[in-house]
Amino acid sequence: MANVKFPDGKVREYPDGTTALDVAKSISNSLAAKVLAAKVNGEVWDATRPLKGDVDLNLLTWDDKEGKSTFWHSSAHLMAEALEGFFPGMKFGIGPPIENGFYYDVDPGDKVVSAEDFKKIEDKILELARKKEAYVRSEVSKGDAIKYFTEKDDKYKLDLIKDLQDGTITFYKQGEFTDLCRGPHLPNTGFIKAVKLLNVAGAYWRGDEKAKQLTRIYAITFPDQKQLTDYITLIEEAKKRDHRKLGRELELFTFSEKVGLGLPLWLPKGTVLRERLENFMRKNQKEAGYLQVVTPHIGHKNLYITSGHYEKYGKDSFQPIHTPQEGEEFLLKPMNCPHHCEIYKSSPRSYRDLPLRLAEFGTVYRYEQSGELHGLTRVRGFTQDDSHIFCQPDQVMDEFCKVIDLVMKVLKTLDFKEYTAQISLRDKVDRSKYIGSEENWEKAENAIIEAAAQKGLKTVTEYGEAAFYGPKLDFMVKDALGRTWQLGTVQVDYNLPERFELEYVGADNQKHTPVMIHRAPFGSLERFIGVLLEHCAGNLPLWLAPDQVAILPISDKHVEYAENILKLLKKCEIRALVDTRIEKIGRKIRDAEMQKIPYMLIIGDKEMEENKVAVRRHGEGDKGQEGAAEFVERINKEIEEVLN
RNA sequence: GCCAGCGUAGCUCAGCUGGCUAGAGCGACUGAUUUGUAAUCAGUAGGUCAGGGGUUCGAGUCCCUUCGCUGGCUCCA
Repeated sequence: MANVKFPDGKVREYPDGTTALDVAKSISNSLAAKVLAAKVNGEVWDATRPLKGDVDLNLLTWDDKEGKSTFWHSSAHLMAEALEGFFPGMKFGIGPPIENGFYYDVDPGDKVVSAEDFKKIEDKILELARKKEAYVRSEVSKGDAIKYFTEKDDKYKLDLIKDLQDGTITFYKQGEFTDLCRGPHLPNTGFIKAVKLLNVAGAYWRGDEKAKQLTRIYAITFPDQKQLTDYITLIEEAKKRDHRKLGRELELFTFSEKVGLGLPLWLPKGTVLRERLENFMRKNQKEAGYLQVVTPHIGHKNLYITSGHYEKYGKDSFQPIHTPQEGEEFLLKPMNCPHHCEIYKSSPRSYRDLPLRLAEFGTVYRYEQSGELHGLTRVRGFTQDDSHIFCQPDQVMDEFCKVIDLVMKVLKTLDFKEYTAQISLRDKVDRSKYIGSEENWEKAENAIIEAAAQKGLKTVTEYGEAAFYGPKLDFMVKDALGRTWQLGTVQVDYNLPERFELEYVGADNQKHTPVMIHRAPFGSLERFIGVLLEHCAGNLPLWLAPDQVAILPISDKHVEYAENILKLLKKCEIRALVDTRIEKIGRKIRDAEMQKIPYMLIIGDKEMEENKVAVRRHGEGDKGQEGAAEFVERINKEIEEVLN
């Protein structure tokens, strides 16, 4: 007999050899029908695998993250089986579950898998699913595993087996398809009721650019058709809030082939939006003791040799600009820090001057591979809300924490509730990518870890994500389609101050090297605006909207009064416009709604007589009449409440 | 950069397996309409079908190539 302990603490006895599925059945058949896998002593198992001894058992269903991944992992095997039917001799790489669905990397030989094949593959998957074939687990020796895949001539699986230890290798077989797999899997294929292949993409085997490129097929499955329909609707909704689409519709920015790829052109309305964000940051930085500076867009090659950028990225960046007479070389600046270091050096510094916080909305240019460019979120020219804080070593923690506060204020003000703070450290193995001493790196890494802990941030740690000169704390936010982007960033740097031979005179009258903190709460204005647009679906908050108020006179005779209201609003620094077209009011309202203008003021006879405005709020509708002065006061208050 | 797909008017899209002079809606422009909470009516202009080359009696449609866009991969100061 075996004691099974449930998550609620209850313990029940079962005979030896009982499976998780048996346990579920003993509770209720409806539960058993939903069980996809089980967590046994903290490890995810097949629900059909016999339990051994006393265990902690947690039955996993679609509502559990592990339940879903098991579901999708099993779906990947089923898709592989379907694919093999259509593409005999196809070789298989890996087929893992991901956040939304799963993929399988395959090598179709000289054939091509394209979206045209999706329908038949989907149909085949469902056909196979209906057979309710069991996923059968078997433990195999390394020798047998190699033998099987040698016969099948699948070099990718053999490559995987090579790194596995004998005695730990398992196969799973469903229907006619056997795969090397750790598991776990669904009891049978019948759970898979709906499937959609999403797209095909190239993917290098084992993520190595030099290795062969395989075909990655993305797909998603569900336990019922409705969930799939809902998912597709969700994707379509997400596409509507794509910032590239919104940028065009709201006339914020554009791109031109002639200007060059990845180089956004900001239209008047988009520029207003940028200015609002910049002013917001300026105000907060001024209060926090930052000093604004301006530096040029290019810098001498020697500057970047000193900083280390040239050696590290010289070949992979925009190539140098040569002066016609002197033969000097200048580079478009990829970062502002070298320039700021030179500002620091422009005058001798005392410990009394520190921390020195130099801030600049600095436009930088980075060469990105053409395939990487994406709307505003990945561009070749962008403006950072950059700053470099030069401080004494014992000021690092305090300064770092203040910066975290500023980043959090930005996220809070713009209503970003879901973000991740990522501690980006060096690669654990490959240290060749980084400059500076082991000692400095350790100091910097520890400073970040400690500051994040002190601020109570929820963090994830990623190795290999550090900048080449120092570790980072990156604030990651998702776009409409679930892609993660880095927005704000804070970095501790002991290296550049040494390279630039920065120093200050301490209280001890000795020379010391300052520590540098790089930080950009927005990250870049471009990416921030891109993600912000998707976050709010283009419904910008009142304080950021390029046009805050549209004044809509009902007919010609109301225009003069409307113009007076406009004057009043402009005097109060409210961004407003009058729609003087001879159109029905319904049309004017519709156009203003489509432009997502936060407030509309409808002006007709009634308003003129009573010296009022009829207020309509975007997305909400008619709010009734109000005096113009009261309206101004109210919306100014609305703005202040957000910004303070 | 790599793999796959896409590229028709300012925008969104029709144009079947090659066959008259390439269409529609929105937008723009002109005129009429003076209007009460999400589209007034009519007319006009607007296209080297991304660029180049080829196959064919004939190419928006088929092939090659360059550019751009999309989705991934790799990269990312």
